[in-house]
Amino acid sequence: MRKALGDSNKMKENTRQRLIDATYEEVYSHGYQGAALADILANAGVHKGSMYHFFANKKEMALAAINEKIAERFGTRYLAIAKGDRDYLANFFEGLRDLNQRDFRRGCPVANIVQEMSNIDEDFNTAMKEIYAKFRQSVKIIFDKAVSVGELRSCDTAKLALFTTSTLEGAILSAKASGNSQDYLDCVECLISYIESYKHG
Amino acid sequence: MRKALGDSNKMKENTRQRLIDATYEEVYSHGYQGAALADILANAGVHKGSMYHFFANKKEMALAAINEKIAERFGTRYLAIAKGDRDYLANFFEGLRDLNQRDFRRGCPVANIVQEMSNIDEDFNTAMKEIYAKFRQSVKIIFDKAVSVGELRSCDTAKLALFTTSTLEGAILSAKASGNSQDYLDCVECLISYIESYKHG
DNA sequence: AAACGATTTGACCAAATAGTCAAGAGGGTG
DNA sequence: CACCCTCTTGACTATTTGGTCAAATCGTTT
Repeated sequence: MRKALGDSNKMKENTRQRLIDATYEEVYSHGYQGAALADILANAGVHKGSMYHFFANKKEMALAAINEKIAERFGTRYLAIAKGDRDYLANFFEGLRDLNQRDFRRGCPVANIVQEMSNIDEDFNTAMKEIYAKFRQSVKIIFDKAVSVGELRSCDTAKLALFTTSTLEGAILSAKASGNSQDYLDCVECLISYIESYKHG
Repeated sequence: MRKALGDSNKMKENTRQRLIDATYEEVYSHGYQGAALADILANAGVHKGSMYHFFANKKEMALAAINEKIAERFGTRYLAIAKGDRDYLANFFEGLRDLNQRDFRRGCPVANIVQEMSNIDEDFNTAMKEIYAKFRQSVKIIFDKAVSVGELRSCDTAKLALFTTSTLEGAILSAKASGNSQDYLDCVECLISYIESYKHG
């Protein structure tokens, strides 16, 4: 029966998805090395043997979680702006200023894993390099669009995107270090005024 | 005998210092959670019981290492510039551009620990908050001096220092993520041009 | 030289860790 | 109904982890 098959697949996907979600949360909160498999399983409500049916080991599961959850996140957040047909900069700035999109206690999921794992494990290094490059690329696309509609003057948007993403990551870090989200906002305003210096031309 | 007493203290300090050094290196390379006590002891050439004579536990030793080694580092690097009597900005920029002062593979020791530990452990959170605040403060002092000798126009140096340190941390992160130190240099040039926009006035 | 405190040694321990596995449940298909 | 494949269960293991401790060592003081 089609319906029964569908349910079966849904259950399977459900278990796998619960593992992915719980792994992402645990890694985001405690880092990869600090993530306890037992806690992930408890939070997902999945038994150990079941987990090893879906993933070869902790590392593979974590990499899957990172790729799927972060790709999902960035896919919606930044690409949506580039999909529009104007107000690229304004929409981008609005997103930067929106504190609801940020969790300063835990910081940026990407930055956390880059800092912890890039120099420790080659597979993590590769994965994070890709994700971070995609982040920069999607910001560059926003700037390119902004140039194309005259919101920015023609400039090296790749470098501008690099500077923007770097500063953004630094701003989140500062707020995490100080425990003060105002630090993030102050940085963002400086960043925006820098970007706006490319407006007229 | 004075001499013998001196030697004894030196030996004691030697053991403790070797532990501090090895702990700092291990934590810098693998993070706190990834730092294996056994490796630290092996690298320091110190036995376990001996270590527990000097430190209550792994955490206390790591906190001591972080405080002593990073305080030492920042004490020399940034305070030295403020101690001079001119060319504050030029000296600061020169330091930023000097790649020899950076290890992009491992990133910034401060940022690494903030990212890993600030939301996990209250003692680490407190320690890193202090260190990061000192970092910002020492950069602010450089800018204040620059204002006082007319290298910068009068402005909110606290915010400028916040933006500068944040962007710097973000630049180091970007280079760590991409494995390309040029990314750091590009960010630094953007940052410098931003700071220089406060020159005339 | 005896006594003392500070340091070192290395064996030992309990807890936690990731990972294994054999047995079974459950639904889909012949 | 019996077979099969996917998925689940939970006990088990091997290893590593941070931490303990009693005995020995060493220099200093009396």
